[in-house]
Amino acid sequence: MKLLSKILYETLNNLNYPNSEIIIEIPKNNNFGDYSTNLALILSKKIKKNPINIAKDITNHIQSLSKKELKKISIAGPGFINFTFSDNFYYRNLLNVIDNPKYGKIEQKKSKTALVEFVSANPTGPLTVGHGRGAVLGDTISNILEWNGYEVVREYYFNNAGKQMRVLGESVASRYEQIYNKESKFPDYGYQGEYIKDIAKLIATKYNDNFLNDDQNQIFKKSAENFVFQDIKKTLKKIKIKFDSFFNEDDLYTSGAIKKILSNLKRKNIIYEKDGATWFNAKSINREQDKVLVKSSGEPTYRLPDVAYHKDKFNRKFDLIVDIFGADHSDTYPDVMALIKSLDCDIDKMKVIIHQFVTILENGEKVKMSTRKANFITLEELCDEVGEDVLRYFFIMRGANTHLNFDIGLAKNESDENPVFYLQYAYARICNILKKSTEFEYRLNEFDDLKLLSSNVEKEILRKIQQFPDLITQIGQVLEPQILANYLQSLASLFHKFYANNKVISENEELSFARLKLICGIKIVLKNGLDILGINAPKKM
RNA sequence: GCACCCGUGGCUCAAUUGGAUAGAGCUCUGGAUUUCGGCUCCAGCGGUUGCAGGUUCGAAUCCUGCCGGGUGUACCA
Repeated sequence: MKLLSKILYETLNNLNYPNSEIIIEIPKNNNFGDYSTNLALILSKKIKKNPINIAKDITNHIQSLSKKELKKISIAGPGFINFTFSDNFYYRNLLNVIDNPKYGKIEQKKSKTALVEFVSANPTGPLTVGHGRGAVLGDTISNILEWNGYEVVREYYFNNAGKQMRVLGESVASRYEQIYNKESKFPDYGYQGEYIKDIAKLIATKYNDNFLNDDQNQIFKKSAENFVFQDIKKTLKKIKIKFDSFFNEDDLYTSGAIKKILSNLKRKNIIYEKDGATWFNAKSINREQDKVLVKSSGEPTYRLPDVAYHKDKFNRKFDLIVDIFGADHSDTYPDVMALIKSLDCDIDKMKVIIHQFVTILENGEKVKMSTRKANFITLEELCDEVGEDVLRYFFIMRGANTHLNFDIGLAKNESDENPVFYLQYAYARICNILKKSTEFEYRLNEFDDLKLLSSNVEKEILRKIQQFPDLITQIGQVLEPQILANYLQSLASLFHKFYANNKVISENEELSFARLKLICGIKIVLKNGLDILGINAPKKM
């Protein structure tokens, strides 16, 4: 709430109160006004003065400014200051929304840049439901950053050289041999999914039995990688995710970045040699255990390229770096952060978002999953089952840090229990009314007096709409999309409530125009919110 | 064992990141609607926020200790 914080800052200045961070909130109870601040309570701690007296000083001063936007200021409870804005203020805001289809988007002259890394699954198999949560979170957070004036690079980091990929190649080779009835031992930890057989078949149709006695041939691994990556990209496309960049871990070796990191770490004295391996002295910075960076075999562990990769991100000079990981990484990223920091990177620029795992519920039963054993539901299957809108919404409607139950039955339910349909239905309804009103449209500009929007619901809607830009800013800072989902639900609910009790188009022309403007405003906000979530806003359902 | 995350009405979750009387939806009970889409709306039932302490004007939120669930804990990625 820029207007209010400006007024408050001025007031602090004029009254010679110490500068303080100003926190403006929307009270839960709307008897307390449109906005409130605990400023007096915070100041009272700092200057040891009764908060009520401070609040009185502040309100007296603001009243003396006689701002026409403010209707009412009051002091409540232990020293909260509550503000109510004039109806006119909200009417003007609505007119502004209608003129500005990108209402809520922050346009910056000089845009900041952000890198968001997500999914980053190695090409060993189809994306799972767990990847899906990270994928949708990452894409939605990217959208939110774009709405906050960032230029965003969506990046996918992968490794096609490790042990897992070797096992993948061996699994394919074995299936290939089985096609020709050759005695073939399937690797102990091999990938058992059907897609391995599909890849083997592809090789067989293309090259026949050319590689039958050559199970070490790179063709197996290469084909598998291509096949799986195609599949992953296809799935991502289905859920409307597009990456700007794919970063191959291998490049860090060929470019010499790994070696450079190692020598820098050595110079900083934070690694040491023991038993032929290179260790990170993690205990010295209060981590649980020292960790191996280079094995005695000379092969680095995954931590080292991770550090090199993040160093590379910092070298690319982004203003903000966001990592999105599943809970299985929660133990490893602090090491990477610590190492990065020791290499003089400003880790305040980096935000790590850890999401908990997804539990799929079908008929109330948990579905257990493992990629290697292949008894999983793939992300693509889930998407085909419930549709991309529902899929995306379900993955972000809960905070990343909670364990998510994905109830397939509920997701497929096209009724009131399903929050996606509730939202889209509100949008479709508005579009339908606007369609009916086309004969009014060309005269819409004749009326810009909105004073007939005077009922409680209408005013609540006006306030809700006014809050949208602040909401975008807030989410841009905390990076928690479920806040937007909740907001849209409550806006949709207000609209449905309004709709049930009021006719938009009636004989009263002036009222009709005012209400048409109101629903135009709702429509724009719903559309923008849905766009950020990557969900369709259908005109018809 | 240790580390991280979670615990909120019967169920699934919110709670503006420390704010005022803890809110929604589902279920259940009872109502509305010849209307611009009945995929909608209204009312009621339902709570000692896992338990016990502590911090302060103020705690679901922060600290400590238990209890219960999840994840991780390799010279695997």
